[in-house]
Amino acid sequence: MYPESPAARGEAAAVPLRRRGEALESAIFEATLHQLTTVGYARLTMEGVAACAQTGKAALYRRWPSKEALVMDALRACLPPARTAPDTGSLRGDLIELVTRMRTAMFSETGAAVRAIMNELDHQRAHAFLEIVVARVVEPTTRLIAEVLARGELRGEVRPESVTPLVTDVVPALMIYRIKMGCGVLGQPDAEAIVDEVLLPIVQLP
Amino acid sequence: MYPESPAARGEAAAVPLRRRGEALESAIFEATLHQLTTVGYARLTMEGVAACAQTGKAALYRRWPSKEALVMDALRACLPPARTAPDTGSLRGDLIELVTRMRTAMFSETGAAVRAIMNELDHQRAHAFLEIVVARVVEPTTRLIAEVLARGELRGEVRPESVTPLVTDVVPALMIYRIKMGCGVLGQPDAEAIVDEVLLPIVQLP
DNA sequence: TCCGTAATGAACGGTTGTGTTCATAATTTT
DNA sequence: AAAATTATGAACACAACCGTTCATTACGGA
Repeated sequence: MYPESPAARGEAAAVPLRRRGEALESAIFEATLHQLTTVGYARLTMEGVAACAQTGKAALYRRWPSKEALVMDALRACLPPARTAPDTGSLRGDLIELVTRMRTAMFSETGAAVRAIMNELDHQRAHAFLEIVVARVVEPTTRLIAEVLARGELRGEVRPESVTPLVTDVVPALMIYRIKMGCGVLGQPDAEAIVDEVLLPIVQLP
Repeated sequence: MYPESPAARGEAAAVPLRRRGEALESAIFEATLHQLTTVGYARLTMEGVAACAQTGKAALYRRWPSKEALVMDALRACLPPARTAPDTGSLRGDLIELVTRMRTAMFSETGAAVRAIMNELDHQRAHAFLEIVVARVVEPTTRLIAEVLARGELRGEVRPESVTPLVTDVVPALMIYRIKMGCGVLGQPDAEAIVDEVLLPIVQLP
């Protein structure tokens, strides 16, 4: 059915026909993120997730009482842990490394699912996700940017009063906007352009 | 029913009980924008728009074959015409006036509906709206910003190589992001902060 | 091997929404 | 005034989905 048959894999050991426990939950979480990305939270259905995970609705309802609970657990399980700020020796180097990482994260499957959720935060039905998005995505991002800028300040490269909440929002905002406007991967500015055209002019000492 | 009765308005002239033609279409467009804002495009239904406009589905289907066609016509009808760039005599003044206007537009009913559509451009079902959003919202905005910056350049206030497509995207991107993150009206940066903290440092000559 | 547990696929009653049709009534045009 | 047009509200068959239940089967552990 879903795992390959023993014959197909050429293995002597018996391979289970059914997933159970954590293996099934992983598949369900993966299907959940995929559905978030393709149809959004508004149109995500338990039936759709079950079909995508190649299981039955009953297996979902045994674990989660609602679509919201399922999506919340899927996000919790798949969001990456906090990262440390890069330290390349120069402000520009740090910023380019950081923006490159942000870019990679945004184009990952988890990143795409998070963007889908963020698109719906304006609506009542997705409001419950604001907290997790802020705590696990927005604030860690802001913190990393602020950390890099603080180190740059110690090196005498950053204008102290330039680091405001507005400024630390600029890069994620810009990247999300460009993705949304349909620029695609090829149309995305590279990390160097973002740093050199936007961020450095704002923060660096003349 | 929906228009007030003659007695309620104290008028001698007979007031129609039913809206027809353009009056009905205006009501339907208004209901459409309202539904976009409250439930989003994904969950907008013909039935919901009809109920909100206090009319019947048949009146909608007589005019529009689908939800997409209705929403497209509603946007076309309600998007404001192009504006001219402000000219206050200084770069900073122009930018503040422009950002103030953008802010007003974003918090208008039409603006909220456009933001709702923009949130869904990542998804296949709303992809048809990319063109109108770019042509009637994004490009006019970008053009105004570029115009103000060009005038600033003539005045010797703007660093010529600073005006890039990335830079002209910064302000709308930032405003949309802040709204989405639930800052609400009170948490929005005022136009002066956006101009002084973000845009001017990028573009102005030292 | 046996037993308890969990997965599977199907079915169910109920709700919501689609696109259509229709009888009636309101309104405009002739 | 009569005819034509359009709005209104209701109803319809169908599809999709919800949340639940169930019989059967697979699987892990004792």
